[in-house]
Amino acid sequence: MNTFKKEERLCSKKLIEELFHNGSSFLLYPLRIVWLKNSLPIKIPAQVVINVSKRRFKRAVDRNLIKRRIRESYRLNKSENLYHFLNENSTQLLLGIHYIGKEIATFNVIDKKLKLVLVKLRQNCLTDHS
RNA sequence: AAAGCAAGCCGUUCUAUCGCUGUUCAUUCUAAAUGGAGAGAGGAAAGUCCGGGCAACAUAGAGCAUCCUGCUUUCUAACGGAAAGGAUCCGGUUUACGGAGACGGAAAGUGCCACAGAAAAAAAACUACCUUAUGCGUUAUGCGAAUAAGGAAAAGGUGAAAACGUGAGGUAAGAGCCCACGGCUUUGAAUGGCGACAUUUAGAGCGGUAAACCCCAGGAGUUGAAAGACCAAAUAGGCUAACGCAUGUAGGGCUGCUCGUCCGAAGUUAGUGGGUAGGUCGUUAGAUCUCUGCAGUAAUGCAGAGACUGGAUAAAUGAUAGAAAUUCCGAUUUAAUCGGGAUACAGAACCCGGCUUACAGGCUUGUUUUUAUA
Repeated sequence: MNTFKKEERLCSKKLIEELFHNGSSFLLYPLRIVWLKNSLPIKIPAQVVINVSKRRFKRAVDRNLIKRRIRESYRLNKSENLYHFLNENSTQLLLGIHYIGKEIATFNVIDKKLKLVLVKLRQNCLTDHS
């Protein structure tokens, strides 16, 4: 159901480079999203990479905590809010999520924001398509 | 009992739902998927400060430079770590005992010693002191002050430190100049100790600073798992063979042109070396941990028995909800109840041994003080 397997994560160096060079982005505090339509080698609607900068959070524990919260929220929301839509339009996405807040947000805040992000992402995809 | 100090140990738990990374078993035709079972961060995983394993490269031998270490003995794979001891300094009831640390050499040489002070090191004379000379005052072979030359570190005050301290002698005044006692350094001898060193004795001597250069003794090849080993798609290009083309063709170079001469395809198929993305190994069973016995003051060693799958790689070990535990605050206040908080420091990245630093709260042992009781 709400799985989050390795195929759904963005691991390839090449694709990551392509995403950050050519992708378009928008800001929805405390998240910054980079996205790019692309054809993937496997049958997965989207691959995602989550990033928390070392400059903002010096301790590894804090970075891990934020990453885990974002990942968990993405895992719970993706199939309902994103995969369904992508499958209908038969597109594949590369997705980068940066955390740019200065303090560690609670799960509730992150979850709410990520839902808004996915909604906005769908709108952007549609306008880009047309 | 409370508080302080020191050492050692522990460092939240359970349930539900949804996930993540390995392992193993079963099922389906391999691939993969599904299901079951079981495992999954630390005392510091941190800082990356020492040491070692491991790996690659380098390497005749010796020396210089550079860097590191620096009381002794022992332990250890090794260490800048540890244990036991020695000397020094500090505290103390000056016995006992406790604490501290870059603890070789200042008698190889060079340098430096702020401010203050006369002077900070082969000495030096500001005040005061002593002698001599000069002229002056006074009744005066004396006394007094002045000037000049010399003596003198004894007195003054300065300083972190003032030429070893105290006393007696000595002298014009003085000085380890001489003597007695004492302190320290160093050399020789004797005794004790594996040794650092201690005690006794004889001689020589007497500012500090080596975290200044330096001297002495010992040590160090360089780079780190992004080390290194292996497999290897697609695309492009390389090589080989066959077909194809050719009595060496199309085409190109030399030339102003011709002749001549030199080079010589494209394409198709098959094979192949290197190598990129990517993947596998390295990579987790080890100087391992626990218990017992023996040896040793101890660090530690030896013997026996038992135990043990974290292994990620844009980087797993989680999220949410509820309950419990510990503790703090407030209220009602005998106990207890209710409400509200807090639960630290911190996340493996090849692996070990140390060191250092961070840390809510709790436990144990020792010790000191205070109070209460006997």
